[in-house]
Amino acid sequence: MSKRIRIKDVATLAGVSTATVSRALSTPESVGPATREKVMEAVKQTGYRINAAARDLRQRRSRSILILAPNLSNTFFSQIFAAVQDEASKAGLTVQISDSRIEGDRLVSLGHDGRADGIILLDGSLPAEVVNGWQVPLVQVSEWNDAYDAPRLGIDNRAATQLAVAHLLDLGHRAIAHVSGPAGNVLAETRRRAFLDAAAERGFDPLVFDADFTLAAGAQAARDWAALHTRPTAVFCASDECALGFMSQCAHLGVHVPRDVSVMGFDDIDFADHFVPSLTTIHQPRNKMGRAATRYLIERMTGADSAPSALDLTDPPIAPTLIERSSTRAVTG
Amino acid sequence: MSKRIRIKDVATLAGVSTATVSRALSTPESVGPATREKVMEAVKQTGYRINAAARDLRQRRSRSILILAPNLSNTFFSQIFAAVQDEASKAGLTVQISDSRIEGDRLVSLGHDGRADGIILLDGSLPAEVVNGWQVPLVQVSEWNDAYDAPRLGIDNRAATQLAVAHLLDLGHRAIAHVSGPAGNVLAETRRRAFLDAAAERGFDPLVFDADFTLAAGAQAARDWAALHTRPTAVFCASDECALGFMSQCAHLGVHVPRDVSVMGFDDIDFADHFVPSLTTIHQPRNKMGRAATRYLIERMTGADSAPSALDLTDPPIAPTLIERSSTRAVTG
DNA sequence: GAATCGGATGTAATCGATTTCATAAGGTGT
DNA sequence: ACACCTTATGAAATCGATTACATCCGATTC
Repeated sequence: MSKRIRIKDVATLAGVSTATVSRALSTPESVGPATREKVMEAVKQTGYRINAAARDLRQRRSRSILILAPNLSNTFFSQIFAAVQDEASKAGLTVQISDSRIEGDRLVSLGHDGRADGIILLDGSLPAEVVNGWQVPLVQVSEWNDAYDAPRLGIDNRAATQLAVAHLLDLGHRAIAHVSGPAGNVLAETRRRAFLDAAAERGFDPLVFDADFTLAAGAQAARDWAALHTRPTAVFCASDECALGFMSQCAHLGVHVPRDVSVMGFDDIDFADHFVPSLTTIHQPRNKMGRAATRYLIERMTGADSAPSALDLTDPPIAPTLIERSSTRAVTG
Repeated sequence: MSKRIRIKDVATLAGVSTATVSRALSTPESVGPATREKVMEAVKQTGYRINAAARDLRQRRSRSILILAPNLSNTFFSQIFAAVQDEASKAGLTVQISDSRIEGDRLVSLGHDGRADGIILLDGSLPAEVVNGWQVPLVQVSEWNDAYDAPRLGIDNRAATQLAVAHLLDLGHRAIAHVSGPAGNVLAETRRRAFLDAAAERGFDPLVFDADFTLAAGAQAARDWAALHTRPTAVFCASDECALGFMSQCAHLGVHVPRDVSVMGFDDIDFADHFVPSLTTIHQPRNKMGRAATRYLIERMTGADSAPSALDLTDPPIAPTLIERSSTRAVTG
């Protein structure tokens, strides 16, 4: 087995000093053409790779950013991962993804141990003292927490909810239910509150089913809904997964969507367009969000700390769009 | 802004040497109780966190494992991520997830730069010379490549395909189509080949639609299928996503599943059970696979290199299971 | 009471790169 | 031909931890 190759080995083989090898690799223009050639040849021959730990230590940075998400198996996040990865790669950065629901002490370390130069946070439910204690640039995406001292990027959930409600009202629905996300989740709370406020303002009859964002919870909500004496004619779910679970259960119960009930989701995940019936929902531009967050973070990481950001994330949040598909329809009769 | 705290600062505050601080943190039993107390107090006061780069450098290991997947936004992988994360956490390891479709040179570095002590590879299409050049323990999950010098963990795709075909034959189908995965993918090729072999052996009429594993490709296959003069009465798709796309398109075309056509998938993703109709498919125990791979890797990372593994991954692959749901039914007439 | 042992702690080497600073070589202007 | 500048390179310090080795001290043994 070949032992690990160090920069010294390359230097010896090329007949130069380690300083020169280092320069040939990181700033090729600063060494003579002949020397550069020799070094490159030696690198190729030995198969040398820079030891990241050593470089990170000396440079006090890691050239990598960390994504923290509460649930790695959630469909919603994966596209953001991909967008971030793509954008970061362009800037020569490595991306690490990690579960944010890890043991406290380990979580604290993440922002201190020098393994990441910046963090994209997709979880609004971490302890604020931990998050604010992190010593690296930070940006919140989708979920947020006002106690965090970090900019945020995401759609306007209140406006989105109003959009959804308006759509259902326009279709003539007057009794509308909301299948809520998990208590304590900022997205869920915001959407629920906006829903109830809209009911008050627009004068319709609200009803809320407590659930979380999952398929199973949506299915349960459908059973609860079906058991009602007078069923609301429309249901606005806090997530697409939940809405799909709801519709799935409806099929089992012999309830037709959208004839018997109109169903709306939130997120516009890939499956929304391919379900039967396809799901009317609120679109979240996850790709755009991921990219913008990454660019912002990179700017904060590399640029002078004082330089005002070209991307002002304190701007009003991204305007949501409603995608009308076939799971909603006008009330008949 | 408080500057970064180094071990030296803690040592000074506690009135001991850096060696003692280091020992108090990593092997508490090796320092006196009084000293330990002082050190812990100083750590708490300063908010000190070990610098990972420095430690990794000195110890020549990173206490972290890397997952490489070809597509971060793929539903199939996410549950494996979660399982690995969970299992690795128990062992005190950090998990990094990265896209395997990155620029070549960066890919080469992954196994050399000391950032990860082990790799879980979910991509069988990387250059063998790169993969085999990596200097860390490696395990393949789900996808594999015979040219890689690494053990593999996954279901028996050939047996799974035979299972699927047998199920459809049992239901009386005699003209069966296969919607294949992308060319070059080892899973796709294996399933396709097993399908064709089964057709030859069992004597039915095979037909193959070229696709990839996506929803969109499944939908396209459905259109192609519908355009046929004589339509196969059953369709075996190489992935669940693809099967769902197929069924979705069927609904648009006014084709009823399973009355007009039986559809099978592969993977048993969460949505399979909640689609309408729910999807008959091959179950892959992703959680179990992720955990087993992680345990194996940890063993190889920590144990003496020579010690024979308790988990023998060279064993025959995991036996697949068929989950019968409502997208398949006996041919009528 | 001397010899020996073991536990707690400190000193300094070490991991493998980058980077500062010094120096040598070569080119330019007067 | 001399002073001066530029460019290419090397020697050595540095990043911040861990750890091999040395040392000190009190306890145990004979």
